[in-house]
Amino acid sequence: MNGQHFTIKQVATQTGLSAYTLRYYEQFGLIDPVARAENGHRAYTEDDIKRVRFILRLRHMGMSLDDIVHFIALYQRADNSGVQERHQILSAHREQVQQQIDELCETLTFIDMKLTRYEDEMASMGVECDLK
Amino acid sequence: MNGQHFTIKQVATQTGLSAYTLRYYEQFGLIDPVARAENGHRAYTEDDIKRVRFILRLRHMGMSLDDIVHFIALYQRADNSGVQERHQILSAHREQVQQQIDELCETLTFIDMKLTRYEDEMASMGVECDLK
DNA sequence: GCTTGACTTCGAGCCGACTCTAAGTTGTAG
DNA sequence: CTACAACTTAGAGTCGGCTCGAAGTCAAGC
Repeated sequence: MNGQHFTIKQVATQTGLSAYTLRYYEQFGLIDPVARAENGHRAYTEDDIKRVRFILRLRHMGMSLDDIVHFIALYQRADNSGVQERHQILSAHREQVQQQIDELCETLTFIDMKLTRYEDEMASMGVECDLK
Repeated sequence: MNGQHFTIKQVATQTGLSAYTLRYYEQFGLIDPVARAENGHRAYTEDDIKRVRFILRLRHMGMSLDDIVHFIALYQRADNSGVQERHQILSAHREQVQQQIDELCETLTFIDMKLTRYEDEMASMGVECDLK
């Protein structure tokens, strides 16, 4: 309906990605080949930009480019078969994220132990100084 | 005191690192040059192994090799000056870890929203099937 | 004497996700 | 006519952290 087109630079500015990255994503298969203007320059549609934003959301939640390609392919399916698999993928991904969180929390506890120790050391050094 | 020595393979097995990685760490400056047997093979001491384990703990909490080099250098200092800086580095690192956790938690919430939506979709499709 | 195996070195290759270079085309302004 | 900017392409380079290959040394076993 809305026939507006955008240059790669405009899309870059809008999405925060570099023009390099946009071409890279296209070549990688994340974005369908973008239509061209008469001069051969890429002319992005609103839909292309939506796609980019969607990719960014998946990236932001730590999904790899390969996985995103797969995930998007499931959206391409007209039938209902994609939904279940998307649910599967996403809940597998959820597991991973949860695991990372757990590990980082352990790390945090460990760091805090260390920090407390250093604080004690520094404090006792202070005492020694007082006594001297 | 305890003059026992270990081959690179033994250390690899003990620490879970590969022999490649152990050489790499040494070349990187994480481990002081390891003493050699008459045949030129590395002969690790208990202290070397302790060092490796220490590195592993820092690695495990997500510290980069460069940062670990720096951090260990502070332990090398005989005077008290290292403690404070170690505390600084560690609390800076703590910040980073905390931030990662926060981001991942947001991600988790986002994923859960998506999952719920997919479940709804699947459920409504089920209903449609029932009605058919 | 010869093979086997564990080591040594140096340098190259790999992974993911970009990031950039070089050379070429096109369109506009002075 | 020329300069410049914005794009195009294919392919190379970067980063961190390994991982491996090739060629050489050395001690033990048959």
